[in-house]
Amino acid sequence: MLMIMGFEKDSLNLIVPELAELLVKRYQLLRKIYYSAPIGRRPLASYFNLGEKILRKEVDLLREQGLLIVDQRGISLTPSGENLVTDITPYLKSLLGLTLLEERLLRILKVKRVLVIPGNLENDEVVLLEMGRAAAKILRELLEPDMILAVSGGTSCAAVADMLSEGPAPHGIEVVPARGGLGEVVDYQANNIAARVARKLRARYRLLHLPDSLGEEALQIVMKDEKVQRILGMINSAKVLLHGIGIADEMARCRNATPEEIKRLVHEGAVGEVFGLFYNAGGEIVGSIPGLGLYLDNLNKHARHVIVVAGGRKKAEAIIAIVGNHPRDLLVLDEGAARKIAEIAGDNGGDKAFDE
Amino acid sequence: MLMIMGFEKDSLNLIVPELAELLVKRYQLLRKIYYSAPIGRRPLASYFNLGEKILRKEVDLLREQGLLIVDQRGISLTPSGENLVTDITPYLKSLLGLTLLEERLLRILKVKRVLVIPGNLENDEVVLLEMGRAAAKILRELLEPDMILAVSGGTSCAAVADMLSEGPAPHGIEVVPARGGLGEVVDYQANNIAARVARKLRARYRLLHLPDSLGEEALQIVMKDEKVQRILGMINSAKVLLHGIGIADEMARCRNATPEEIKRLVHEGAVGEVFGLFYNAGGEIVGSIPGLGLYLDNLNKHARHVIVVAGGRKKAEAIIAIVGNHPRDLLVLDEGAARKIAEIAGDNGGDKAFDE
DNA sequence: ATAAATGGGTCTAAAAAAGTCCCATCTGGC
DNA sequence: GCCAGATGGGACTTTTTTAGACCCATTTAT
Repeated sequence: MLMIMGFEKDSLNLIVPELAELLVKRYQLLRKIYYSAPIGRRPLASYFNLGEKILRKEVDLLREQGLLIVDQRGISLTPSGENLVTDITPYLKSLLGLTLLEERLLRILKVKRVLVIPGNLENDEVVLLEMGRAAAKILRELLEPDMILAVSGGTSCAAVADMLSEGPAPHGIEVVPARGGLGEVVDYQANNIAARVARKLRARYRLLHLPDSLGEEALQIVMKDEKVQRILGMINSAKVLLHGIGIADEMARCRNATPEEIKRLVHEGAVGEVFGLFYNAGGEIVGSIPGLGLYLDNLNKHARHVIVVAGGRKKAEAIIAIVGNHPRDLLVLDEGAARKIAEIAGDNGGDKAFDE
Repeated sequence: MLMIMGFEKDSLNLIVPELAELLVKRYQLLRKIYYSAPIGRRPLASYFNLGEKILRKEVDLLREQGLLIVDQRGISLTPSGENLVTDITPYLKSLLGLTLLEERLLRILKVKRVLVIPGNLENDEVVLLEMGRAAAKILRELLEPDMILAVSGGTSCAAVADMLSEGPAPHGIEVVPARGGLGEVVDYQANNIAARVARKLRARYRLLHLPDSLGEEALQIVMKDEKVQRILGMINSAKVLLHGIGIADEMARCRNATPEEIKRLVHEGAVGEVFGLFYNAGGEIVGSIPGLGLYLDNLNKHARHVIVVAGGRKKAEAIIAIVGNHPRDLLVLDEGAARKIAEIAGDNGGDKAFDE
């Protein structure tokens, strides 16, 4: 049974304006439970900053609908609840105007495909997992035998690694980190993520040990090492690239850059960072992690598929700078970043936001 | 923008179960205002048996949505409100399962096309007008030059006449009453309806003066009259038939049938009546208005289009008896009758009912 | 001109919602 | 096999929302 949807989105919102709010609230709830089941009533309430009773009412309603079960261990989704949370997603996206937003971003940015995940990563950490799941699913579909897959660090790529389904991939795939060890939490380092992705894919992986703390000369020496050279070569010939996007000043501060280096980056208008390279709003490289130089500059030329995962309103400028000026194949972002990008581009849809 | 609807109907109902109730309530409200504008707050409240405040809340909400305007004369629909009430109808029908119900009735009955109007005629008189409007619209599309259109009496056909749009129809059309004057209110007599339909179509019409109160012999004499004979001939050669359906015992009691005649009809199992002919559940003619005999028996053979309009749960059996055994081209009924028919046929969808 | 109907405002009563606690029970770690 | 901690369910109170019943100034149709 097929029906034209477009007009009903608006019509339904007109005649039942509370629909969007109700739908979004319960969708968020189901989605959170999906990722955290079994979870107690109180942790759930505090997660959404809701009163205990108000959440209980929702849970009772959804339980009566057969969407979730609640037992002594906590609240979990029933099978039909799990089906629903995926089934309803395209409708929700249409209702919230995210489908239109995706089309808008296709025009604004230089990207072949866009996926906007409902919600705001800054308010709802489940959104990050959803982004990871979406990117991971597409990543798997891209894999072919003997491909080299280069991954960057950061929370976004970590989420992709976490949500990647376990199971064998085509033969001969190798996963490499696109950068050496950074001064971050180990879970978000490129090395670690490469290893996790490889484990999920049952593929090989290489590690690149280039701590940022190394001095310029030491770095030059290490980079002449045969092993390091081979991995650098692999990175540059990677067929699939998966990377997040950093906010320039955050990254510069996080990595031990000198104060004058930071000052210079600011002066040059750096807004975004990828693989240790800093970009200004025009998409030009205006700096890099000390010592590494621009050895990654020609990554895009060899890569066949470039996947970007990034979320949060504050990353909008960085996304525009990078994805707006350099062609990418897939961009997975959250609603927060997507709306902000559309706002900046002066092309916002005026739709109501999903998040509070 | 196209989307698959089927599953969303159920999915939306699952995750936002209050949607159906809200939608139906406001749809009913808009529909009533559409037909009664401008109408005051108090008459509206009493029409729906609602408290004054509770209705005011709904009206305020719909006003804020820009669907209706309220001024000193009362409440009316805005243009977008009028558009909405028609735009949302197919969605509402799908949500309530009426689209499925229509398909089910196609299988149960011998009819080419079915239209189920949301609501129950017995609780909401606006439903009758909606039925009339739907039938009238299709009737107009069927008209061709020099056609003879025969109409029956009753409230349903009267509604069709009322809702028929005013404007010229193809040339040479003639409207005739399918039966003589009955002992009913003048507005519901076939003669009167034929005249009103003709006026709307700017077509010619003939009247047939055969009061039921006439005795058997007098009737026989009148029927030999040349004029009467010609009209009877026209009726029998009508290309388009529009008729309602009567409930057997109501009709028998209403028309002055003798007690023994009523007894005989009951004994024969008469359940439905059309054009003065009584049908049992098997669709066989078991009686007729005295004197007229079966002169209309072969109506169907000449008619090219037969339209039936009938509503109300209590007419379900009659509809089954007649439309279930004699081929019709179009059946316009209300949700009440449609659901009852499906129940009787043991094939009910189990959907929630539109009406309270 | 006038009488009836209109929407809007207000006061009050009732009901529903939400916050806050407690408790029996079960789970999971050890 | 035990114990600490978390689980959902229930009960009570406070708050908020809702709904009912008026009255009133204005306007409209007669």
